[in-house]
Amino acid sequence: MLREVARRAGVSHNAPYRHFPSRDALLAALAAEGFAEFGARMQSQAGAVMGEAYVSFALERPQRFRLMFGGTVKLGSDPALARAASGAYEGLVAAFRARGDVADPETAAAAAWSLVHGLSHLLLAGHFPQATAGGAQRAEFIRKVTGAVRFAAAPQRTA
Amino acid sequence: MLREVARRAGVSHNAPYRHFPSRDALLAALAAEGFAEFGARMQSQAGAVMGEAYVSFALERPQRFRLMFGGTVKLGSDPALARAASGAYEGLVAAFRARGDVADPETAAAAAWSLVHGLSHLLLAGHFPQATAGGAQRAEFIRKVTGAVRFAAAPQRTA
DNA sequence: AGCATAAGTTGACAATGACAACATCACGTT
DNA sequence: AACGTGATGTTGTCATTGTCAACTTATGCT
Repeated sequence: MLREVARRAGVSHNAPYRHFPSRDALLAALAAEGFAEFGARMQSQAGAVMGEAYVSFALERPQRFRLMFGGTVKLGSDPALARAASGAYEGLVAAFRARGDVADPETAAAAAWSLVHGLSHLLLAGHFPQATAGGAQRAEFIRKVTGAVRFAAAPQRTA
Repeated sequence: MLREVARRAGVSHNAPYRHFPSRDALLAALAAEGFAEFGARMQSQAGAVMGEAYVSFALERPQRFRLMFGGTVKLGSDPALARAASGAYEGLVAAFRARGDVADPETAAAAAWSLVHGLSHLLLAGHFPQATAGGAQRAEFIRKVTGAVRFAAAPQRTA
Protein backbone atom coordinates (compact mmCIF):
# COMPACT_ATOMS: atom_id res chain seq x y z
CA MET A 1 0.00 0.00 0.00
CA LEU A 2 2.84 2.35 0.77
CA ARG A 3 4.63 1.07 -2.27
CA GLU A 4 1.56 1.49 -4.39
CA VAL A 5 1.23 5.07 -3.29
CA ALA A 6 4.76 5.62 -4.42
CA ARG A 7 4.06 3.88 -7.70
CA ARG A 8 1.03 6.04 -8.39
CA ALA A 9 3.03 9.11 -7.60
CA GLY A 10 5.42 7.95 -10.27
CA VAL A 11 8.20 7.72 -7.77
CA SER A 12 10.13 4.76 -6.58
CA HIS A 13 9.30 2.87 -3.43
CA ASN A 14 10.95 4.32 -0.34
CA ALA A 15 10.51 7.86 -1.57
CA PRO A 16 7.64 8.19 0.92
CA TYR A 17 10.10 7.50 3.70
CA ARG A 18 11.67 10.89 3.04
CA HIS A 19 8.39 12.45 4.10
CA PHE A 20 6.92 10.07 6.63
CA PRO A 21 8.77 7.87 9.07
CA SER A 22 6.41 4.97 8.53
CA ARG A 23 3.30 3.80 6.84
CA ASP A 24 1.27 4.48 9.96
CA ALA A 25 2.63 8.00 10.11
CA LEU A 26 1.43 8.58 6.57
CA LEU A 27 -2.00 7.34 7.51
CA ALA A 28 -2.02 9.48 10.63
CA ALA A 29 -1.18 12.51 8.52
CA LEU A 30 -4.03 11.71 6.17
CA ALA A 31 -6.35 11.33 9.12
CA ALA A 32 -5.23 14.66 10.51
CA GLU A 33 -5.88 16.31 7.16
CA GLY A 34 -9.28 14.69 7.20
CA PHE A 35 -10.06 16.00 10.65
CA ALA A 36 -9.05 19.47 9.56
CA GLU A 37 -11.36 19.47 6.58
CA PHE A 38 -14.04 17.86 8.64
CA GLY A 39 -13.79 20.43 11.40
CA ALA A 40 -13.95 23.24 8.89
CA ARG A 41 -17.07 21.81 7.35
CA MET A 42 -18.72 21.38 10.70
CA GLN A 43 -18.00 24.87 11.87
CA SER A 44 -19.49 26.32 8.72
CA GLN A 45 -22.79 24.69 9.56
CA ALA A 46 -25.39 25.74 12.06
CA GLY A 47 -27.23 23.55 14.55
CA ALA A 48 -29.60 21.10 13.00
CA VAL A 49 -27.89 20.81 9.62
CA MET A 50 -24.61 19.87 11.25
CA GLY A 51 -25.81 16.32 11.49
CA GLU A 52 -26.48 16.12 7.80
CA ALA A 53 -23.13 17.68 7.07
CA TYR A 54 -21.48 15.04 9.23
CA VAL A 55 -23.09 12.22 7.33
CA SER A 56 -22.40 13.92 4.02
CA PHE A 57 -18.73 14.06 4.79
CA ALA A 58 -18.69 10.38 5.60
CA LEU A 59 -20.49 9.49 2.39
CA GLU A 60 -18.43 11.73 0.17
CA ARG A 61 -15.09 10.59 1.59
CA PRO A 62 -15.69 7.09 2.83
CA GLN A 63 -12.05 6.12 2.88
CA ARG A 64 -11.07 9.18 4.81
CA PHE A 65 -13.90 8.71 7.21
CA ARG A 66 -12.99 5.11 7.85
CA LEU A 67 -9.39 6.06 8.26
CA MET A 68 -10.27 8.76 10.76
CA PHE A 69 -12.73 6.73 12.78
CA GLY A 70 -11.98 3.17 11.84
CA GLY A 71 -9.58 2.46 14.64
CA THR A 72 -6.62 1.82 12.38
CA VAL A 73 -5.08 5.08 13.42
CA LYS A 74 -4.97 5.35 17.16
CA LEU A 75 -6.08 8.73 18.35
CA GLY A 76 -3.56 8.85 21.14
CA SER A 77 -0.59 8.71 18.79
CA ASP A 78 -0.62 12.34 17.77
CA PRO A 79 -1.95 14.88 20.27
CA ALA A 80 -2.75 17.21 17.38
CA LEU A 81 -4.98 14.52 16.02
CA ALA A 82 -6.82 14.18 19.30
CA ARG A 83 -7.24 17.92 19.53
CA ALA A 84 -8.62 18.18 16.03
CA ALA A 85 -11.01 15.36 16.78
CA SER A 86 -12.29 16.75 20.03
CA GLY A 87 -12.60 20.29 18.69
CA ALA A 88 -15.73 19.60 16.71
CA TYR A 89 -17.27 17.84 19.67
CA GLU A 90 -16.69 20.82 21.93
CA GLY A 91 -18.37 22.99 19.34
CA LEU A 92 -21.36 20.73 19.41
CA VAL A 93 -21.56 20.85 23.18
CA ALA A 94 -21.44 24.64 23.02
CA ALA A 95 -24.25 24.66 20.48
CA PHE A 96 -26.45 22.57 22.73
CA ARG A 97 -25.58 24.68 25.72
CA ALA A 98 -26.57 27.77 23.77
CA ARG A 99 -29.96 26.31 22.98
CA GLY A 100 -30.68 26.19 26.64
CA ASP A 101 -33.70 23.97 26.29
CA VAL A 102 -31.85 20.73 26.89
CA ALA A 103 -31.47 19.09 30.25
CA ASP A 104 -27.86 18.03 29.94
CA PRO A 105 -26.05 19.65 27.01
CA GLU A 106 -23.00 17.41 27.32
CA THR A 107 -25.03 14.27 27.22
CA ALA A 108 -27.21 15.58 24.43
CA ALA A 109 -24.14 16.45 22.42
CA ALA A 110 -22.72 12.98 22.98
CA ALA A 111 -26.01 11.47 21.87
CA ALA A 112 -26.26 13.64 18.77
CA TRP A 113 -22.67 12.88 17.87
CA SER A 114 -23.24 9.19 18.37
CA LEU A 115 -26.35 9.29 16.25
CA VAL A 116 -24.78 10.87 13.19
CA HIS A 117 -21.60 8.88 13.64
CA GLY A 118 -23.45 5.60 13.80
CA LEU A 119 -25.67 6.56 10.93
CA SER A 120 -22.62 7.32 8.84
CA HIS A 121 -21.02 4.01 9.61
CA LEU A 122 -24.14 2.01 9.01
CA LEU A 123 -24.85 3.73 5.72
CA LEU A 124 -21.30 3.15 4.57
CA ALA A 125 -21.52 -0.48 5.55
CA GLY A 126 -24.72 -0.86 3.59
CA HIS A 127 -26.88 -1.74 6.57
CA PHE A 128 -29.68 0.49 5.39
CA PRO A 129 -30.69 -0.81 2.00
CA GLN A 130 -33.63 1.59 2.05
CA ALA A 131 -31.19 4.34 1.34
CA THR A 132 -29.79 3.25 -1.98
CA ALA A 133 -26.53 4.60 -3.13
CA GLY A 134 -27.14 7.61 -5.21
CA GLY A 135 -30.17 9.57 -4.81
CA ALA A 136 -32.53 11.85 -3.05
CA GLN A 137 -33.93 8.87 -1.16
CA ARG A 138 -30.75 8.68 0.77
CA ALA A 139 -30.73 12.37 1.60
CA GLU A 140 -34.35 12.13 2.63
CA PHE A 141 -33.59 9.12 4.80
CA ILE A 142 -30.79 10.95 6.51
CA ARG A 143 -33.00 13.94 7.14
CA LYS A 144 -35.71 11.77 8.58
CA VAL A 145 -33.40 9.84 10.87
CA THR A 146 -31.54 12.84 12.17
CA GLY A 147 -34.84 14.61 12.66
CA ALA A 148 -36.49 11.73 14.48
CA VAL A 149 -35.00 12.39 17.86
CA ARG A 150 -35.79 14.92 20.54
CA PHE A 151 -33.56 15.58 23.49
CA ALA A 152 -34.72 15.40 27.06
CA ALA A 153 -35.97 18.86 27.86
CA ALA A 154 -34.56 21.02 30.58
CA PRO A 155 -36.76 21.62 33.57
CA GLN A 156 -38.82 24.72 32.89
CA ARG A 157 -37.04 27.82 34.12
CA THR A 158 -40.11 29.71 35.35
CA ALA A 159 -43.66 28.53 35.51
CA MET B 1 -1.84 -12.48 10.46
CA LEU B 2 -3.05 -15.69 8.93
CA ARG B 3 0.34 -17.16 9.54
CA GLU B 4 0.38 -15.93 13.08
CA VAL B 5 -2.96 -17.55 13.73
CA ALA B 6 -1.49 -20.81 12.54
CA ARG B 7 1.58 -20.27 14.68
CA ARG B 8 -0.48 -19.66 17.78
CA ALA B 9 -2.51 -22.73 17.06
CA GLY B 10 0.77 -24.62 17.10
CA VAL B 11 0.27 -25.66 13.54
CA SER B 12 2.23 -24.84 10.47
CA HIS B 13 1.30 -22.05 8.11
CA ASN B 14 -1.09 -23.15 5.40
CA ALA B 15 -2.95 -25.41 7.76
CA PRO B 16 -5.70 -22.77 7.87
CA TYR B 17 -6.14 -23.23 4.14
CA ARG B 18 -7.62 -26.64 4.82
CA HIS B 19 -10.47 -24.91 6.60
CA PHE B 20 -10.84 -21.57 4.87
CA PRO B 21 -10.21 -20.72 1.25
CA SER B 22 -8.60 -17.44 2.09
CA ARG B 23 -7.74 -15.01 4.82
CA ASP B 24 -10.82 -12.96 4.07
CA ALA B 25 -12.97 -16.05 4.32
CA LEU B 26 -11.57 -16.69 7.78
CA LEU B 27 -12.41 -13.15 8.80
CA ALA B 28 -15.86 -13.43 7.31
CA ALA B 29 -16.44 -16.59 9.33
CA LEU B 30 -15.35 -14.83 12.49
CA ALA B 31 -17.67 -11.95 11.67
CA ALA B 32 -20.55 -14.35 11.10
CA GLU B 33 -19.85 -15.99 14.45
CA GLY B 34 -19.85 -12.53 15.96
CA PHE B 35 -23.18 -11.66 14.42
CA ALA B 36 -24.66 -14.87 15.75
CA GLU B 37 -23.58 -14.19 19.29
CA PHE B 38 -24.58 -10.60 18.92
CA GLY B 39 -28.04 -11.45 17.65
CA ALA B 40 -28.57 -13.88 20.49
CA ARG B 41 -27.62 -11.26 23.03
CA MET B 42 -29.91 -8.71 21.50
CA GLN B 43 -32.89 -10.98 21.39
CA SER B 44 -32.49 -11.84 25.04
CA GLN B 45 -32.93 -8.18 25.92
CA ALA B 46 -36.07 -6.13 26.07
CA GLY B 47 -36.64 -2.66 24.68
CA ALA B 48 -34.71 0.03 26.42
CA VAL B 49 -31.86 -2.14 27.71
CA MET B 50 -31.11 -3.37 24.22
CA GLY B 51 -29.11 -0.26 23.61
CA GLU B 52 -26.91 -0.88 26.60
CA ALA B 53 -26.47 -4.48 25.57
CA TYR B 54 -25.38 -3.33 22.14
CA VAL B 55 -22.73 -1.09 23.54
CA SER B 56 -21.66 -3.71 26.05
CA PHE B 57 -21.04 -6.18 23.29
CA ALA B 58 -18.89 -3.68 21.46
CA LEU B 59 -16.88 -2.91 24.56
CA GLU B 60 -16.41 -6.49 25.61
CA ARG B 61 -15.39 -7.70 22.19
CA PRO B 62 -13.85 -4.73 20.49
CA GLN B 63 -11.99 -6.71 17.88
CA ARG B 64 -15.03 -8.65 16.93
CA PHE B 65 -17.11 -5.55 16.81
CA ARG B 66 -14.64 -3.79 14.58
CA LEU B 67 -14.39 -6.82 12.39
CA MET B 68 -18.16 -7.02 12.06
CA PHE B 69 -18.77 -3.36 11.43
CA GLY B 70 -15.42 -2.01 10.44
CA GLY B 71 -15.84 -2.36 6.72
CA THR B 72 -13.01 -4.86 6.33
CA VAL B 73 -15.49 -7.63 5.73
CA LYS B 74 -17.97 -6.61 3.10
CA LEU B 75 -21.47 -7.50 4.06
CA GLY B 76 -22.45 -8.46 0.55
CA SER B 77 -19.94 -11.28 0.38
CA ASP B 78 -21.93 -13.82 2.34
CA PRO B 79 -25.72 -13.58 2.23
CA ALA B 80 -25.88 -15.38 5.55
CA LEU B 81 -23.82 -12.59 7.00
CA ALA B 82 -26.20 -9.97 5.67
CA ARG B 83 -29.17 -11.88 7.02
CA ALA B 84 -27.63 -12.19 10.46
CA ALA B 85 -26.85 -8.52 10.44
CA SER B 86 -30.28 -7.36 9.37
CA GLY B 87 -32.09 -9.74 11.70
CA ALA B 88 -31.42 -7.74 14.80
CA TYR B 89 -32.47 -4.58 13.05
CA GLU B 90 -35.81 -6.05 12.07
CA GLY B 91 -36.33 -7.03 15.68
CA LEU B 92 -35.72 -3.47 16.69
CA VAL B 93 -38.20 -2.16 14.17
CA ALA B 94 -40.78 -4.61 15.46
CA ALA B 95 -40.14 -3.45 19.01
CA PHE B 96 -40.74 0.15 18.05
CA ARG B 97 -43.83 -0.77 16.09
CA ALA B 98 -45.17 -2.57 19.11
CA ARG B 99 -44.73 0.49 21.25
CA GLY B 100 -47.15 2.30 19.04
CA ASP B 101 -46.32 5.71 20.39
CA VAL B 102 -43.75 6.56 17.77
CA ALA B 103 -44.53 8.41 14.57
CA ASP B 104 -42.38 6.33 12.26
CA PRO B 105 -41.16 3.08 13.78
CA GLU B 106 -38.76 2.35 10.95
CA THR B 107 -37.09 5.70 11.22
CA ALA B 108 -37.03 5.53 14.99
CA ALA B 109 -35.41 2.12 14.83
CA ALA B 110 -32.80 3.41 12.40
CA ALA B 111 -32.11 6.32 14.72
CA ALA B 112 -31.85 4.15 17.80
CA TRP B 113 -29.57 1.73 16.00
CA SER B 114 -27.41 4.56 14.75
CA LEU B 115 -27.20 6.03 18.21
CA VAL B 116 -25.93 2.93 19.94
CA HIS B 117 -23.75 2.01 17.02
CA GLY B 118 -22.10 5.38 16.94
CA LEU B 119 -21.74 5.44 20.67
CA SER B 120 -20.01 2.09 20.54
CA HIS B 121 -17.58 3.23 17.91
CA LEU B 122 -16.80 6.49 19.60
CA LEU B 123 -16.25 4.85 22.95
CA LEU B 124 -13.95 2.28 21.40
CA ALA B 125 -12.04 4.99 19.62
CA GLY B 126 -11.61 6.86 22.87
CA HIS B 127 -13.51 9.94 21.79
CA PHE B 128 -15.29 10.18 25.09
CA PRO B 129 -12.61 10.56 27.71
CA GLN B 130 -15.32 11.23 30.27
CA ALA B 131 -16.05 7.56 30.19
CA THR B 132 -12.76 6.13 31.33
CA ALA B 133 -11.95 2.58 30.60
CA GLY B 134 -13.03 0.49 33.48
CA GLY B 135 -15.69 1.60 35.69
CA ALA B 136 -19.16 2.48 36.64
CA GLN B 137 -18.64 5.92 35.17
CA ARG B 138 -18.67 4.40 31.76
CA ALA B 139 -21.83 2.41 32.39
CA GLU B 140 -23.46 5.50 33.79
CA PHE B 141 -22.39 7.52 30.78
CA ILE B 142 -23.85 4.96 28.44
CA ARG B 143 -27.11 4.93 30.35
CA LYS B 144 -27.33 8.69 30.26
CA VAL B 145 -26.57 8.98 26.57
CA THR B 146 -28.94 6.24 25.49
CA GLY B 147 -31.58 7.71 27.76
CA ALA B 148 -31.15 11.25 26.51
CA VAL B 149 -33.23 10.92 23.39
CA ARG B 150 -36.94 10.85 22.80
CA PHE B 151 -38.52 9.82 19.55
CA ALA B 152 -40.96 11.94 17.64
CA ALA B 153 -44.37 11.03 18.96
CA ALA B 154 -47.11 9.59 16.85
CA PRO B 155 -50.05 11.86 16.18
CA GLN B 156 -52.61 11.27 18.92
CA ARG B 157 -55.01 8.55 17.92
CA THR B 158 -58.19 10.05 19.40
CA ALA B 159 -58.67 13.40 21.00
C1' DA C 1 -7.14 -54.95 2.09
C1' DG C 2 -8.03 -51.01 -0.59
C1' DC C 3 -9.02 -46.47 -1.16
C1' DA C 4 -11.14 -41.75 -0.85
C1' DT C 5 -11.41 -37.76 1.79
C1' DA C 6 -9.84 -34.64 5.26
C1' DA C 7 -6.01 -32.48 7.55
C1' DG C 8 -1.37 -31.11 7.76
C1' DT C 9 3.47 -30.36 5.97
C1' DT C 10 7.23 -28.41 3.24
C1' DG C 11 8.66 -25.53 -0.54
C1' DA C 12 8.20 -21.86 -3.46
C1' DC C 13 6.63 -17.11 -5.30
C1' DA C 14 5.29 -12.24 -5.62
C1' DA C 15 4.38 -8.34 -2.88
C1' DT C 16 4.99 -5.50 1.13
C1' DG C 17 6.98 -2.46 4.98
C1' DA C 18 11.26 -1.26 6.62
C1' DC C 19 16.26 -0.39 6.72
C1' DA C 20 20.88 1.09 4.84
C1' DA C 21 23.92 3.15 1.71
C1' DC C 22 24.53 5.89 -2.21
C1' DA C 23 23.26 9.84 -5.60
C1' DT C 24 21.57 14.37 -6.83
C1' DC C 25 20.39 18.95 -6.37
C1' DA C 26 19.37 23.47 -4.22
C1' DC C 27 20.75 26.46 -1.05
C1' DG C 28 23.44 29.78 2.17
C1' DT C 29 27.92 30.94 3.96
C1' DT C 30 32.45 32.02 3.41
C1' DA D 1 33.25 30.71 -7.28
C1' DA D 2 33.78 26.84 -3.97
C1' DC D 3 32.12 24.32 -0.43
C1' DG D 4 29.27 21.94 2.74
C1' DT D 5 24.77 20.69 4.30
C1' DG D 6 20.16 19.24 4.16
C1' DA D 7 16.33 17.60 1.64
C1' DT D 8 14.79 14.38 -1.73
C1' DG D 9 15.14 10.28 -4.30
C1' DT D 10 17.25 5.78 -5.85
C1' DT D 11 18.82 0.93 -5.70
C1' DG D 12 19.53 -3.07 -3.01
C1' DT D 13 18.32 -6.01 0.53
C1' DC D 14 15.71 -8.38 4.39
C1' DA D 15 12.02 -10.58 7.03
C1' DT D 16 7.21 -11.26 6.75
C1' DT D 17 2.94 -12.25 4.64
C1' DG D 18 -0.86 -14.32 1.69
C1' DT D 19 -1.32 -17.77 -1.62
C1' DC D 20 -0.47 -21.77 -4.66
C1' DA D 21 1.24 -26.51 -5.50
C1' DA D 22 2.77 -30.95 -4.38
C1' DC D 23 3.62 -34.43 -1.02
C1' DT D 24 2.33 -36.92 3.39
C1' DT D 25 -0.44 -38.87 6.89
C1' DA D 26 -4.50 -40.46 9.12
C1' DT D 27 -9.19 -41.64 9.48
C1' DG D 28 -13.09 -44.09 8.19
C1' DC D 29 -16.01 -46.81 4.73
C1' DT D 30 -16.89 -50.67 1.80
